[in-house]
Amino acid sequence: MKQPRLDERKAYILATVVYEYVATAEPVASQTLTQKYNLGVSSATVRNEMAELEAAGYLVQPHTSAGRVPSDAGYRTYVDDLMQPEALTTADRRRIRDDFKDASQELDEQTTRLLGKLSKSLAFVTKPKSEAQLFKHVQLISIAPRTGVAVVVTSFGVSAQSLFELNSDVSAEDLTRLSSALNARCANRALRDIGDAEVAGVVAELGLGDDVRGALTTALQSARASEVPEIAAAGAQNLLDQPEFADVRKLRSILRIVEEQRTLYDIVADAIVSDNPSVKIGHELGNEELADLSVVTVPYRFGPKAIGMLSILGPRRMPYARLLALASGTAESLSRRLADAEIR
Amino acid sequence: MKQPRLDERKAYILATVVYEYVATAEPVASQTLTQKYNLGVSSATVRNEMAELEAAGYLVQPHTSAGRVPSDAGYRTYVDDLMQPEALTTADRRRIRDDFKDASQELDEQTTRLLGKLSKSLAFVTKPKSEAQLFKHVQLISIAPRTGVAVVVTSFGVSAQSLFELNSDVSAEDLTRLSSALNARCANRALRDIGDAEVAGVVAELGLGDDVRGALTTALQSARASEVPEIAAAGAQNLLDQPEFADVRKLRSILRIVEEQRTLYDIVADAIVSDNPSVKIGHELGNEELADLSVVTVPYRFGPKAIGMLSILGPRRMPYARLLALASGTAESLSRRLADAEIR
DNA sequence: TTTGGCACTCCTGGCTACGGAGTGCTAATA
DNA sequence: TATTAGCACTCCGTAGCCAGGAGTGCCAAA
Repeated sequence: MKQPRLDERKAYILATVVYEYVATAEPVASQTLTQKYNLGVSSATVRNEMAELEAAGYLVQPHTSAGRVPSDAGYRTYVDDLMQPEALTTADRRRIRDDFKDASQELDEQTTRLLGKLSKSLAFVTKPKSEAQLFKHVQLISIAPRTGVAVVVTSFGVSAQSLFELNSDVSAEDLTRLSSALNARCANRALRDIGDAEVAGVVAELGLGDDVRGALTTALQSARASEVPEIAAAGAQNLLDQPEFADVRKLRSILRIVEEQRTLYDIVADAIVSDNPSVKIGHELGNEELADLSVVTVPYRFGPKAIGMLSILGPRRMPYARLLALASGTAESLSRRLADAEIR
Repeated sequence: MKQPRLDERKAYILATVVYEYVATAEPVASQTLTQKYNLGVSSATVRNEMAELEAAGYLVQPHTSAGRVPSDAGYRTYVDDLMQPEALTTADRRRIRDDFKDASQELDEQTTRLLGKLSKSLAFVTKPKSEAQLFKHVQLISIAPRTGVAVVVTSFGVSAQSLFELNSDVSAEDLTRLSSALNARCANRALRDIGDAEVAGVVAELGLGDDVRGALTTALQSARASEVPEIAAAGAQNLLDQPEFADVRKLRSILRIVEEQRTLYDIVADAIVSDNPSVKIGHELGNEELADLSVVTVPYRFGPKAIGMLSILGPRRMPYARLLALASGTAESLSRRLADAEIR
């Protein structure tokens, strides 16, 4: 902190500059402030104040004879100290409710699309972390001689299925007995805790072959999601409406990063640990290519535990309060929905 | 056809203009042609020929003192009559083979990403049409009292699973008997032919309740894909490298259309019917917003039947022969892969 | 039918001029 | 000491202009 605290007028001016710049995308002039917001002082006074805010690092001037624009630090204090939290509009609330009403297999993707539309920005959602899943049931289904399908059910629902082929004939009854034995032993344990040892034990107990064990192991492995969860994204075209993307090159780096996923995950990773809404502004994203963007991230839960994130990526000049409200509201609905659908 | 047939020299000039323009993105001048390709005539002669080609509708001039650019008709005759079919490069061939080596649940999405990368354009792939799927197996799995999961297996593999809850207790044995009965009656029939009547018959036979019937019906319904198959897309950011997208607005309409899916499907719909590779150029796409784009589409098969499409969308100025080779090669690998994975 | 030559058109980039927007500073004022 | 009116100054954006260049169309000759 360069300055322990902003006096009230400076704080108001900073907040107003952010507000106005978010609305217009034009550098904010001292006169604009005195005209549109009743400061009770002249534009000259505002100019002095703005010069001090710039010296303190909260504002920057694109060029000598231009108005002021918030810096990363300016946005940061706006978000932390100055802005009024917003509530969801009733229209948005209804929109979210309606969207969650019609169920779907791919809840995460549907949520991403919804958030993209509501925010008019690029939305992305991490799929549920596997650690939170409880193993519920496995079923080996014989489809044809020496061919079968393994289905794994977790507390989130069916989380994996895989085809397998065997080198020897195994009766449908044996497959059923194997399923039952594993279910009896492992039901309701954390999915991540069920390793090859459990499988091997059960298979050996029933005197079945290695190929059966392999099939089962593969099925459980694909049920445990990869360490970097998949990320669904939607709404990239919304960014094109923003003047900051008049230059195509900006967009290219973003699309590349979205396709890569890894960088996106790094951005939200610490928010999922802290289990709190997070706002990252410009350089805070730790990536030069994303330096004039911001990301709002809100966790969603399964029971008490945060298991994934809803994020909105847009120009740094974004309506933070509104987007936080949107993401929070959507995350809440998603969490409730997951809880309702839980397999107990 | 304005002209029954182009004489050899005109054809060569047209082909060269297309080739050169695809390579450079600059209008092609008469002198460029005489210098880079040995026509054996002077630039003045070429100018005369080009003027005639323009009068016949094969070329257009962006402005008076500029070189020539192919028109839709120019590209069309190039694609139909003039261009040399290309074979896959060994590098591309290896790339495709390697990519199909490591299996994946979402074969269609992986294929889309591969094609996007190879073509450096936007690739999209329609998911397999449901009509071609044969019903193989259904399994009702009891997970908890009054709760279960229904899994439907078709010749493509597991194609749907759905959670169900019952109002009355039904024993696990009854669920198994029900599964077996339906399997016995319907195995290897076309999925689309298995309607509510079959389900109702089997349920009644075993004396089970309406809620069981409902669960089963729902599961089968979600196995039958919707009439407009889902379309996976990848590689939009590749388009940004093309000079025709220096203007951001172009890109916006494309991204919107990709998100909508419906328009994309209309574009490939007739190709899937004719079961042949198809090239649509500019206005042939039937959409003003796409007028300076082209789409190359190739069907992929399951057995003898075309069940879906691989498409590449890019600027009209695209390397048609190369993209056709890429799409065909990828489609072939995908078809082979589907055949190998078939459940018989 | 082909071709060299040449005038003509249009695009492009660089240069200058100019009006407008907004600031910083100074000096006067409360 | 804080505020403010006034004014000079800086920089941007746009328009206009000019020169250079690219490429054509056409004519007349081979």
